[in-house]
Amino acid sequence: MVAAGDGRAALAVARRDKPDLVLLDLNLPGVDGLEVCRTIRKESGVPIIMLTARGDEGDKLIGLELGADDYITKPFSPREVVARVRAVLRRSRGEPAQPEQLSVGALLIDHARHEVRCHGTPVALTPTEFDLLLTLAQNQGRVYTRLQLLDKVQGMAYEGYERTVDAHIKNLRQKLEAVAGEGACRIATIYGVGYKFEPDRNEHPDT
Amino acid sequence: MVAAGDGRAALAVARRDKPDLVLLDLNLPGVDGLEVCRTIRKESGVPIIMLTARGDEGDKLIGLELGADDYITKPFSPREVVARVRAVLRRSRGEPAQPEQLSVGALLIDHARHEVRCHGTPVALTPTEFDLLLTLAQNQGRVYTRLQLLDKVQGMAYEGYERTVDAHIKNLRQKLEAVAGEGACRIATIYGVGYKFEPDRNEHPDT
DNA sequence: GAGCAGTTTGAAGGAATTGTGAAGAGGATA
DNA sequence: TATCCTCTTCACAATTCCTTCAAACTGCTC
Repeated sequence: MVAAGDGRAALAVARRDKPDLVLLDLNLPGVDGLEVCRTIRKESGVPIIMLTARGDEGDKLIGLELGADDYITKPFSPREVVARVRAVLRRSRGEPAQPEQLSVGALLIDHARHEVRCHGTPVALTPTEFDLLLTLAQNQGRVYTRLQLLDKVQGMAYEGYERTVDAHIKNLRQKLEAVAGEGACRIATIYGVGYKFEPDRNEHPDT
Repeated sequence: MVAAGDGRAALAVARRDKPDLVLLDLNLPGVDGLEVCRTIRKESGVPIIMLTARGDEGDKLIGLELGADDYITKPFSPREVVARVRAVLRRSRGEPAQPEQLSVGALLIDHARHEVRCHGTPVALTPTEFDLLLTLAQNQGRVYTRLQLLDKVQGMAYEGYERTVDAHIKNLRQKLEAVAGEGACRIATIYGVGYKFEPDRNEHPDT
């Protein structure tokens, strides 16, 4: 593990040490944090987690668009940082492009059968809902903006009402909770950003 | 896939492209077909299927002795060719041979007899309907798109009206329900995706 | 707590997909 | 050749799904 005090140093270190993951503070002095993010992403596929002061909503959005894998808002607990890092690393390492089956929590998403089960009970989903759930679940913990989700589900260059996603998310939550029980749906709303699939809450105490 | 107009060309192509399978017409101009067969077999273990005019029993014997893997007599239907090619490829890849009979629920699909029974009652199906049912039933629960089904049934990259499948599925359902009773047909529609054979309820969903 | 921005929700029209019956083309059979 | 059977295609009906909107609600900042 290495640390860099400003943007320029961070870039140099990233280039030299080829880290497994980059924890990027957006308030770095010197080069702008977003610029660092963009540059690193241009040069490698290393996972990036952004740290940002509360309220930099714009930065969050831009950061995610630039390819950051997750972001954490100050103030954050060390525990939370560790959990996020773990999740991102796990994601970046394994998992072939599209496993036949994806098992997350009580959910079992079977791509070949185009079927979703919760605790073994089948949940009837529409094509869009299925794709949405698959996208979110494949990258637990990762936040997707509405546009990203639209792209994933509708296929690129979609030009439509961004809020359409909301409607699908609503239906998805409704259907899942009808089977799994109230509050069992782990699709979380990230205010001002988008949606994400809540990872297992083994670690998530103080904030 | 490549084609060659005469024996000499066939040999050249076979050497260069290392095909997965050779369909060899014995009536090729130029080099004698049997000679081509012998030469190819000497040089590689690629599966060979021979096509021949009716009645050349002598050729048939010689061909098989020379190492041809199968033998098809003219006139033949595209369907038959596809089926034989599939069988030979499957064999050459070491996949298990297809079971003679497939029993799913009340259905008994007899591959050898090309016959389907429901609760013991024979169901008269057309070749296409039979292939469709077989394909779906062989992989219970798995969803097939219309294109996949067309490929499986018609062979090759079929370019036609995708919804032809719908018509066959309709007829298939009709015939099966006429025997098994209303709602007994387990061919399910997956909206926006395709069709699948509904697995038994008491079976485990995993595969 | 007020004000603002973002989100949830229910309803409804429109779009897309599938079911169905019928007609024609082509091939096999007698 | 006449007839039968099968496959394909088409048009329209039936069904399901998607998008959009407005109103109610929630979270965030000051």
